[in-house]
Amino acid sequence: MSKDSHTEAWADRAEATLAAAGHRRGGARRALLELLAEQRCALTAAEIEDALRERSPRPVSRASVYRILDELERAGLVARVETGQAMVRYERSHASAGEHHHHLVCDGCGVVMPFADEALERAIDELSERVPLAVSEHEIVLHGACRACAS
Amino acid sequence: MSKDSHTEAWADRAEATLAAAGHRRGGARRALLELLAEQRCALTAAEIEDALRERSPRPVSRASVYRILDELERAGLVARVETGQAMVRYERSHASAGEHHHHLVCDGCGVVMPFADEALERAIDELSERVPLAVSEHEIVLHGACRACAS
DNA sequence: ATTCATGCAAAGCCTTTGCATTTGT
DNA sequence: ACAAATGCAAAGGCTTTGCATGAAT
Repeated sequence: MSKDSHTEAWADRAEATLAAAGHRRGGARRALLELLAEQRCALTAAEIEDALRERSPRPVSRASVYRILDELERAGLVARVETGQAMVRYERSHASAGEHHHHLVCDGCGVVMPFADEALERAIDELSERVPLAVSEHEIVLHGACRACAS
Repeated sequence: MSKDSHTEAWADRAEATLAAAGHRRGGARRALLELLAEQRCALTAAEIEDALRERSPRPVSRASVYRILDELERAGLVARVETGQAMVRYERSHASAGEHHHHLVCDGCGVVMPFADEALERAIDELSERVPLAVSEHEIVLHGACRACAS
């Protein structure tokens, strides 16, 4: 299965989920879904707006970017990622994308990279049992210097 | 050692650190340091401003709250905590407080609680070696429902 | 006496909302 | 036709900055 069909599959499923929830299909949302489908890591609202302006014949307004992201987030299709940078980031939710990862943030240049670690997930699962909270989500961010910034 | 002397010790050390860096001692910063010294978990800027208004004969202005927090953060005495809520939170940095913890956030009522787990820290330390980033910090947030909100 | 710390008010920036228009069903 | 989706512009809310005043060394 090619990368394109795999990512488009996510966009299709997301749109279908929303349609089932009584939403109509719109061009702005479709463009945003396809953009998110291609990403391997989280984007800010501004990055999304810029990317859509470059690729789309008719760009998506800022208000729609935020409204659509909010809608997708409430539907559990998109997750908000807090990296400690100025702006919030957004990416396909782990549940909807069938993938689970966390984030590395370079405090020098601001680049954000995904990573996954099974031992870490095990530790999270185990401690989740012993904590005074019915845990539903977890977010882990590692800060430091990327290779380019460290040298 | 009583809790008061322990927490005041942190405020004293923090002030001394800043003095050594060429800063003068001011009433607003002293009040903010003493407030942070007493906390067992992170506060928002608004919570800090309110707390200082209640206790202090002369409250601390909002601008000073933000300026002082920024100054303390750059000095490594205070750490910013992102809980996925509307506002950023601040607390004594782990390095300066000689303590290390992470956060549980109830998505129902917004309460924030600290927790610590050794196995989790081990997992973080180990994976930090294998990741394309010279890791200096990490932040972990567990979301879910607290006991009151779950029932 | 200097120079930093602080307060007040205004400005900034990201995000959200109101309203009119376009588009999907 | 009706209601949702979208664009534009204005409003909101948290945070930062400019400038004048007060305090520390």
